[in-house]
Amino acid sequence: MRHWLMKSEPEAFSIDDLERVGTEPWNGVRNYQARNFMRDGMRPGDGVLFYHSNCAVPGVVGVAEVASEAYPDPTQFEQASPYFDPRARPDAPRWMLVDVRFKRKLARTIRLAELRAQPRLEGFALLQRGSRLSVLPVTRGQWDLILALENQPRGLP
DNA sequence: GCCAACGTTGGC
DNA sequence: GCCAACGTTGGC
Repeated sequence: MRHWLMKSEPEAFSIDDLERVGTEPWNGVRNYQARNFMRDGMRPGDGVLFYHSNCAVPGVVGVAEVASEAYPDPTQFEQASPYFDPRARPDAPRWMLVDVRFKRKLARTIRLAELRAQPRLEGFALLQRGSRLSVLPVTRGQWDLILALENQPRGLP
C-alpha cells in the first residue's frame, strides 16, 4: 500500500464535509503531475493524509483512503462546471480522478509550521520551495512520522 | 523551441 | 490583501 497527501481548501471542501458524505469523487484536479499520481500511482486502499490549504491554520487534519481506481473526471465535460475543459472529449478524456473515503479526523491539526520544523521531513514534497501540487506522494516513513506527531502535546510555538 | 505574459496557488 | 513561485499559453 502506498501513501499520499491531498490538499483541499476547507471553505470549498473540508474534512468535516468528507466525514459527512463519506466518499467523494476528487474532481477538479487540473494539473498533469497530480493527475498522473492519481492515474498511475493510486490503488484502492492507499492511505491519504487530508490537508487543509489556503486557510488560517494550514495542516494535516485527517486520514482518508483511496476508494476507487482512477476514472475520467466528469466535470471536464460539463459546460456549466468551473472545471469544464473544452479540449476534453469523452473518447479522449484529459483529466482523471479517484474516489476518496473518510477514515478519521486527527485529534489535532498537524500544522504546516510544525511539519517544517521536523528535520526528518526534509525532502517531503509538501515542503519543497514553491510546491503547489495538490496531490503528492508520502513515503511510509513520512506517514509514520507525521501521524506520530498527532499524539504529542503540541509541536511548535 | 523560446520566452514573455498571464493566471493560479497558497503561505503569510 | 500581498506577493513569490509556478504552470500554461501563444506569438514569433
